[in-house]
Order: sequence, then C-alpha cells, then structure tokens
Amino acid sequence: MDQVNLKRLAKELNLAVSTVSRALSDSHDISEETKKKVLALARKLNYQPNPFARSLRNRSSKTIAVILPEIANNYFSVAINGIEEVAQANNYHVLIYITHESFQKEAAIVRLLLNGRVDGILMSLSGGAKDTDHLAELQKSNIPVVFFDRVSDTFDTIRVTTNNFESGYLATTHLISRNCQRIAYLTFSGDLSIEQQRMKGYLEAVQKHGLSTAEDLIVRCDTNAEESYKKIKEMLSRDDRPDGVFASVESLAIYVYEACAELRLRIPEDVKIIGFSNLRTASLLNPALTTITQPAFNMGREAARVLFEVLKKPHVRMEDNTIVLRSNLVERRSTAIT
Amino acid sequence: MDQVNLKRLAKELNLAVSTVSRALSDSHDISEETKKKVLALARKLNYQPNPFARSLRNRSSKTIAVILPEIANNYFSVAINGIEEVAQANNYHVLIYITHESFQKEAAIVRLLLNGRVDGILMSLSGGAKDTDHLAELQKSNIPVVFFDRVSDTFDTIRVTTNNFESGYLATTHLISRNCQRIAYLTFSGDLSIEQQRMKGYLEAVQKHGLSTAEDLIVRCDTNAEESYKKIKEMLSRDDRPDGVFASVESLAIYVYEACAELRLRIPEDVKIIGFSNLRTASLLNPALTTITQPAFNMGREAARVLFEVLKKPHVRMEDNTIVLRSNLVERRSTAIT
DNA sequence: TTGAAAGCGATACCAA
DNA sequence: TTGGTATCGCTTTCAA
Repeated sequence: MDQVNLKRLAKELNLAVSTVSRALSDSHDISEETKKKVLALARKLNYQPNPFARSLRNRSSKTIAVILPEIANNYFSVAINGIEEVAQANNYHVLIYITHESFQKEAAIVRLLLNGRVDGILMSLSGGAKDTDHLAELQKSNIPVVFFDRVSDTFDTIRVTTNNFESGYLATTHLISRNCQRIAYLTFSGDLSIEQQRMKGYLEAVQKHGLSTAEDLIVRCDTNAEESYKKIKEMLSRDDRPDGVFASVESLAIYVYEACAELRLRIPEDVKIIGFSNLRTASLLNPALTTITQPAFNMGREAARVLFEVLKKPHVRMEDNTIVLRSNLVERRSTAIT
Repeated sequence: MDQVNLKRLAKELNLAVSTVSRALSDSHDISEETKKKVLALARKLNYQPNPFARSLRNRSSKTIAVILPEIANNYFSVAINGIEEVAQANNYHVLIYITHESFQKEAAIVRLLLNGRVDGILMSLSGGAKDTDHLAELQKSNIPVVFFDRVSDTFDTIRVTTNNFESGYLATTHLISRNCQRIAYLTFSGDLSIEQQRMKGYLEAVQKHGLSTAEDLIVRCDTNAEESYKKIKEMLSRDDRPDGVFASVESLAIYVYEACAELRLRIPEDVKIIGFSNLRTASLLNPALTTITQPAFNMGREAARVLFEVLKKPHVRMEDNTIVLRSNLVERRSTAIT
C-alpha cells in the first residue's frame, strides 16, 4: 500500500509539493480554491504528516520526557495525570522512563535524551544518587529541565516542590501534641534534598520540645523492600521502641502497619503513625492513617505548565525558579489520643 | 554551538560521511584503524545520532505507545512497570497516553499514531466505547497492536487477558459459600468484553445456586465518581439491600467501603465484599478486603514481550493469539463468616 | 499565487 | 576499503 505523503497529494492534484505543504499549513499566499481542494483530498486519503520528517526539519520533537524513580505509587501516577493533561492540551507527546531508584539507569536515560529526542524534560530524582555528571551534561545541552518533588539543590533549574521542611516540622509536632515522647523517623537513603528538608523539620521539632534525637530513632531504608521491612520491624521490637513513627515516604508507612500487625502492636494505642502519603485508601486503613498529603496532580500540572512556558519562549530566564506548593496534614485515627 | 553530526565528524577526520556512518555501525568493510579513529572522535565529541533522521530513513521509530483508560490505579501503574522493563531491555522508548475513559480521546489518540510515530501499540480499551472505527483504522495501518486486560472481542489482534469468566464465577461462589443470599454486582458501563465475561461468571454462579438475579442487584456505574458513589449508597440503603457485594472494578470496592462507613453497615457482619483489585493496601483496610488480584506486572510484561516478538518478525502471524493469565482469589476478613 | 530546489541527518547503493 | 550520491518526507527560500 502506498504511503500518503505530500508527494502523493501533489501528484494527484497536479500541484507542487510546496504548494500542498503551504495549503495544509493554511498559508496566506495560497488561494482559497486550492486550499479547499488540498484539504479535501488530504482528508479523503487520511493524510498524516510524517512526524520524523517534521522533527528533522523543524528541530522540534513535540515530545517531552518524564523521568521517575517509580510509578506504582499513587503520588507519581497522579502527578503523571497532571502532566499528561497539560501535554495533551499542548499537542505534545509524553515519553515515560522509570529509573527504579537506580542512579545508573537515571544517567543512562538522561544520556538517551541529549540528542534532541525530546524538547524538554520533567524529572524527579532517584534516591541515593551521588554522582551528578549526567545532570551537568543535561544542563549544557540546552534542553530545558523542570524538577518536581525530588528536586536537585545543586543545579540551577526550575523546581516544583512542596514545603518539605514545614511539613516535617508539622508532622512531628502533631505527634508530640498527641503525647508521643520517642519519635522515630523513617527515610530512604537520606541523600535527596527533600529528605533532608523533611528531616530538618523533624529534628527541629524534636529538639525544640526537648525530646530524644538518638540516632537509633532514625531508620534509613535502602531501596531493598525486604531489608527495609526488617529494619523497621527490628526497631519496633526493641524494648525502647518508639511511641510515635513519622514515615517520610509512603511505602514505609505501609511497612510500619505490616510490622505492627506482625508484632501485635496496636495503632494508635502502642504506636502512633503519621506518614507522607497520597494513598487513595489512607482513610480506609485499619486504623485510618494520618497523612501529610502532597498535591500530586497540581505538582504535575504546574511542572508541565512551567516547562511549556519555557518551551514557548526559550530566551526568557525564569527569575523566581522554585515553585512551592503546600502539603496538607489530614488527621486520622492512627494518631488519635487513647 | 555546532551540532555534532556525521558531517562534522567526517570533516574533522577527512573522511566521507558514509565511511563514518559505516565505521560507527561496525560494518565489516571498514578497516580497524579508521573504526578506531572514528569511534575515538565520536566519543570525544559525545556524538549522538539524530533519532529523527534515523527514523525517517529506516521507517522505524524505536518507540511504542501505551494507551490506557487511567493511570492512578495500581493495576495500570504496575502493568506499565512490566511494559517499561521489556521496552528498556529492547532499547525502545515508551509513549504514554491516557484516555480518561473517554471514547473520543481514545479515537483521537489512535489517529495520532497512524502516521508511523510508533512501531507498535499496547492498549487497554476505555469503557463505554461503542464506535470502533478507530480500531478498524488501526488494523488497516499495519501497526501491530496488542490489547491487554481490557481487550476487544471484535478485532482480531493479539490479546493478553485473565480468566475473567472463571474469576467472576469464583468470586461469586466464594460469597455464596460465606452464606450470602442476595449478591450485588457492581460494574462500569458493562460494554467492555471483560466486564461481560466477569458478569457471566457472576450470573452463572448465582443461577446455579438458585439465588436472585434481580436487575436491581446489578449496579452499572458510569465514569462519574459522584454518581457512582450515590448509586452504590442508594442500593445499600434499601430495605432489601444485598448481604454480599461483588465489585468487578477496583475503585467500586472503595466506594462500597466508604458507603458502608457512612451508613454504619458493618463489614463483614452486615455486608460481605469481594473485589477485583490490585490495591497494595488491600490487606491493611478496615477490614482487610478479599480480592481477585490480577497479575498486573506479568500482564504488562507479557503484552510487551509479544509485541516485540511481532515487531521482530512482522511476517509471522500469531496463531494462538490470546494469552490468558490467571488471577488469584485472596481471602481476607471482608468475606469472613460471622 | 505557484513551482523548483536546497537542506535537515542518517543510511545504503553503486562505483572506484 | 572508501567516496559520492540518492533518498526518507517535510519546510522554506528564492524565482517565476
């Protein structure tokens, strides 16, 4: 079957390729009559311009990339929803890449994108990444990047984030106001800027109230699920186990629930729990989980919106380049006074 | 800054463009010496071939599309994980499109892809779609399509699905064995093949045991969340309310929990619930939800695997073109005998 | 208002 | 083993 391209249309209409091209792009110097003829045939043959020829010629891919540490997580999947909505509105395509929290994968993916495959990148960093060469390369490449949620402190690009320090502080004081005396803090590697912000908030609140900041109250979980679960369970089995747990990452709160079930610890009687979480089912858990909830959809939408703003006028440098949205504390039974 | 392309490399090395191209693709008829020289310079200048020039020339995009009804849902996000893993292993890129259960959007997206932007498509249909013109166009376009989960009965392509009829039957008999007499069935529009399969299983089980199949036990929810919730709540408020509910879609099970909480109905004492669900937190709900769980990751992986099989040898027609994986019933407290 | 032709960057065929 | 050139499909400049 013959491809339908400009040449084909031109031949059937006895016109030049350039005329057909201009007619389709509604150029001013084409007569109404030919425009109509061209459009009619194009529709009849279901003409679709070849995207690669276009991209090659125009140096624009009409595509953005989203690089994420994971996707089976309500925060990120809702954020993608926001991103996709904006992209569709701008007639852009969205490429997805998942790093699975692997720094090597992240670097490899970024390098895949340096050659113009995408016009811009939305990115949430993988945990535990020390080396940032790939980010430096990105910055040199003139491809605009917007970080969201897990942003980079060291690179001067646009960021969409939440008030992590305040949220960390707020979550901790919430536990304290519920009579918790030994408050544990659960985090991933702790390397990410947002983890550090949240932890600073935790530490400041704990110190301000004269509570223990013993190192053994801080559990750093690596990406290995089993390992993390074991560490958490171990902490909850100790004699001096905490009476309050602040999970700075969604999945860790779930581990706490599972560990408590196994250890027959009652929530909130024996341990109170608060977690950063966008779980749809937080209110249906047993007991309902008190959460710090991030505006996932809006963060995705904002990040995409700013990216397209830059794509439309690349010469403009964003002055105030960090957009901070607010997370909400939603109080539920897991931190109720008993 | 000058682009690094073949021309540039050729000039700096005093070679022809074609020679450089062949050297980089490790062609047999290029001397080791020049290969080395070319590779060295390419690495030094960080040469990245232009993907669009390549795609234009080779008529291959190294990209697949995934079209989904929604993404903020554990089933689909885990399925994407499986898809992305296979795609990365094959050095392919993954475009994501979300239809939000809108038939119009689905059709528009499919039409965007008819022009060669992708080499293949993985697709899960949107609900309530009657018109299938866009699928017909797809089939004519020679772009291989693999349906997964929400497959099409009418189009003869490759399908990856689960044993929906049996699962529907099994879920229903499970409720019956837990002494349920009036079993409600919750579904979306009911237009999708998988919905019909599941419902057939439900009906057969109910009839076999001589229980009521009254129409008012079947609740068809449209895509509107509020509307769906109201319908479910209304059913649970009636005097002849069901004592067992089978939610054939994940989100509907959540509505049942929420409605029961509002109506002060106890699960499982007053109503027992089973649901198709891939919720990470099913076991932590109050009470833990008995589920039919689909192998989401494997379904994504299988679908992608078959797609790449076809992409590698397009002339081969798949004989047995439906792959059926098995869902599991996981019994939990929401269907416990009381 | 329309046509001819150059060029985007990579590949592959034909010559040498 | 290497070079020259046509080609993929589209856009755009220059000429007519």
